[in-house]
Amino acid sequence: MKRLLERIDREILAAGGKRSRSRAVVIEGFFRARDHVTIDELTRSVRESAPGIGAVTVYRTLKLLERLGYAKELDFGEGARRYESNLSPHHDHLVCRRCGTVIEFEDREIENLQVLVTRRHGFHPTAHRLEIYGFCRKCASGDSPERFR
Amino acid sequence: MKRLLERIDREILAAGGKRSRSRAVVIEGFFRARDHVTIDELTRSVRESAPGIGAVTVYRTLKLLERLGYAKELDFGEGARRYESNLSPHHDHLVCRRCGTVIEFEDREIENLQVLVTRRHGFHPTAHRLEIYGFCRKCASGDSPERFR
DNA sequence: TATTATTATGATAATGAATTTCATAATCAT
DNA sequence: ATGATTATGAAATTCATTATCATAATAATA
Ligand SMILES: [Zn+2]
Ligand SMILES: [Zn+2]
Ligand SMILES: [Zn+2]
Ligand SMILES: [Zn+2]
Repeated sequence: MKRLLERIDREILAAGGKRSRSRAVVIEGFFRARDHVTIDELTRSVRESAPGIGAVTVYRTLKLLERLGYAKELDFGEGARRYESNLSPHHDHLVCRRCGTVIEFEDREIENLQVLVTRRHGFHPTAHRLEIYGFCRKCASGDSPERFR
Repeated sequence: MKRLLERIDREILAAGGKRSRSRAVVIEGFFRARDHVTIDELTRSVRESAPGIGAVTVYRTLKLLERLGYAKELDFGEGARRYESNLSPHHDHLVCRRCGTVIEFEDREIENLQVLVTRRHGFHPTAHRLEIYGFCRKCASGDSPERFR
């Protein structure tokens, strides 16, 4: 974690940016948070230890992390975007519509078939999003959900 | 088309709704329009023949069509949603980031693999979205785009 | 260290899509 | 026709996100 933060710091400096306490707090908070957080969730969490931090700084910092390749923007159709760290390899998502649980999966076969599809249409892919919505095991079985989103 | 409009009319009546001229114009305009339209695009198009129609009515009518199963809401991450008629079988989308062209495709193999993935996680799928973003043949080859979005 | 230039912050305002409100109009059943 | 109900459209509201801007923090320079 320390190494990561230092590396990001160096990249920001190299790009003409300056160090800032607020930003450091947000970045550390982001990597500590559970993945797939909204700006609002992250802002609240970060404010517990640093109450002065404005939501705008959280917005800006996540955009910055995205530009640097450390964060990915997600949209599960909830109105607000979510962000996840971009350190682990590519994956897609199963999203529970009841409790909000997000399960990550990776399927090489699906990825390969996507490439074939684009090839058939002379299309040059740069990114894709695959989300499967429904109910997780718990919610489908009738157990009460742990939380709502 | 006439048959379709009458069928929808009957379903609206059966559900306790009433006929309305504005709504009929919007519905017909929607099915005539090229697919994947935004509310704004559809509103403009519909207003050419019926200038008085409010954008709110277009919003409401598309939500209604969606509830009745005749329209699908799409989101290509452009800020505004798009809608397509839900008469043709399920398909997914290739979206050109340069000219906005949308290519529809259907791949049974990918669909099957998705089911297997959810099964592995005890997840009960109800819907999914798969979009591949990139550049269409024309845009990738350097030809000038036909239109921007 | 003092000075200067540049970048970052955070409160507030602005934006824009989507929804809600509400008075009026249209439609349907009696 | 009458009354009840639903639909309309203008305007207001909501909400996430972005822009503005005066101030603060940081880094480079003297
Ligand atoms: Zn669940
Ligand atoms: Zn993820
Ligand atoms: Zn194109
Ligand atoms: Zn389509």
